[in-house]
Amino acid sequence: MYSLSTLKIMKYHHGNLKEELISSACTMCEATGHDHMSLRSIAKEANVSQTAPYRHFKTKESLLAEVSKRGFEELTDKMKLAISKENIKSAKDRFLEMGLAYLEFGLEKRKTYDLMHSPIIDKVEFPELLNAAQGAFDELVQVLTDLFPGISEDDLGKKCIKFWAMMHGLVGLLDMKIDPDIGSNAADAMSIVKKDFRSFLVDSLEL
Amino acid sequence: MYSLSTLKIMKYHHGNLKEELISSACTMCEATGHDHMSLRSIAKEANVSQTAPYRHFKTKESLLAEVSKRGFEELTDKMKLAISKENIKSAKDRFLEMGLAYLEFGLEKRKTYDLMHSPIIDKVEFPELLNAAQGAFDELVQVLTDLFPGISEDDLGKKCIKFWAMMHGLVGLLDMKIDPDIGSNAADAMSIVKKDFRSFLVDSLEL
DNA sequence: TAATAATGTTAACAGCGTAAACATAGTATA
DNA sequence: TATACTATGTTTACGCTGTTAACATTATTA
Repeated sequence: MYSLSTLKIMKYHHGNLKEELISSACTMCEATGHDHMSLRSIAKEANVSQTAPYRHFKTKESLLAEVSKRGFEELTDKMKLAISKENIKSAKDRFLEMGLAYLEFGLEKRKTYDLMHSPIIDKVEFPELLNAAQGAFDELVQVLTDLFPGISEDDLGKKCIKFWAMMHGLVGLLDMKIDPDIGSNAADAMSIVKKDFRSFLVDSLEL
Repeated sequence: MYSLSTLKIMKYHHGNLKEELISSACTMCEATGHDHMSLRSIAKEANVSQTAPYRHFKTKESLLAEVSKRGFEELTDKMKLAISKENIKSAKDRFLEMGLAYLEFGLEKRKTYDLMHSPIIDKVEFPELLNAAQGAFDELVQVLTDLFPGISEDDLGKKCIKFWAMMHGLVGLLDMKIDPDIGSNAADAMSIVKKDFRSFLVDSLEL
């Protein structure tokens, strides 16, 4: 029996739906934020029925996990790229560039960054996502290892956490969008950091 | 005209609905997480119709903003309490106790903490919430001011941001629930911090 | 006491995630 | 090459959600 769909240009089988869903989701996530995007709208974007995504993703969460994973991969790439520039030679420079790259990613892809750190996705349920997240962290470990040769395992661990936490916290705080005109302590402090993040980072090195 | 409700024990006018909705919301938020709680279920908890909350809150977001605000108030109280204990005398001790108090709050009331930092609530839209958040930040500013007398405004600002960001980031990272058995760099580093947060903080003081 | 404001209820809407039943197309096997 | 099987799509349906509009009841104020 011939259905109307025979006449459509669209093929019944999309061919590349999974990939298109993911990349649509990535785009939409950064455009609207993960809490304002529905599975149905993602499906619509791909000109496909509302339930088609369920052939490729068990739940909406698992699609978002994929988006999050790609975010971590992009972050890792960005960090790697930053420390591989020609003019970057010393371990200290690599550290600085990496910090800047992290902050840049966090602020430029803020909504994706939010998803990546959102508690709505349980990373334990998505090993590949967890892996991607740790991949980014490992970049920091490498740079700090070079920066502090001969440091003990424990001390290295502490330094890593400290910097990672600071970076992560910084992205969050910088996006609080506190109006500098308010003139509060928090806003004042924030504008100082924004003005010269590089010197801020240099100072932190003494920690 | 008499309705069935005349026979009910429940009064037509609740009398204290706004407050009850808020405290129910606070409880539910910490129990299930803000993304798993509906306005309707909060209303049900108060034995009130699904739309009754709209007499007191313009949107669901504004109720959540109130929950968030109370979270910041509780955090501020906890920090204040921590530095006012009898045996705490030096500025350094106050700093340490405050850091611990912050971390404790973040880990004990994790789900509320998440809401407090969730991007779904635009703090600019809720001045009282913004105010409460800054109140907590100001506590840190005070302690660091005492700890570094004579420090320049700029340097004080940097230190504040640095510590606040580190604390905030730490709570987030500590909750990543990375299985220490994985033995990755991230998990290793995390378990070190967990083991002895106090010494971790002391080290940070040199920053 | 009558008008008005505050605070409840009921009914209805569109949008959501998801499951079940069904349709179509591609692939492997006989 | 015919046929079974699997992958991938659609349609329909369910209960839940936030929110609005219209209406009911109670409290307050003139």
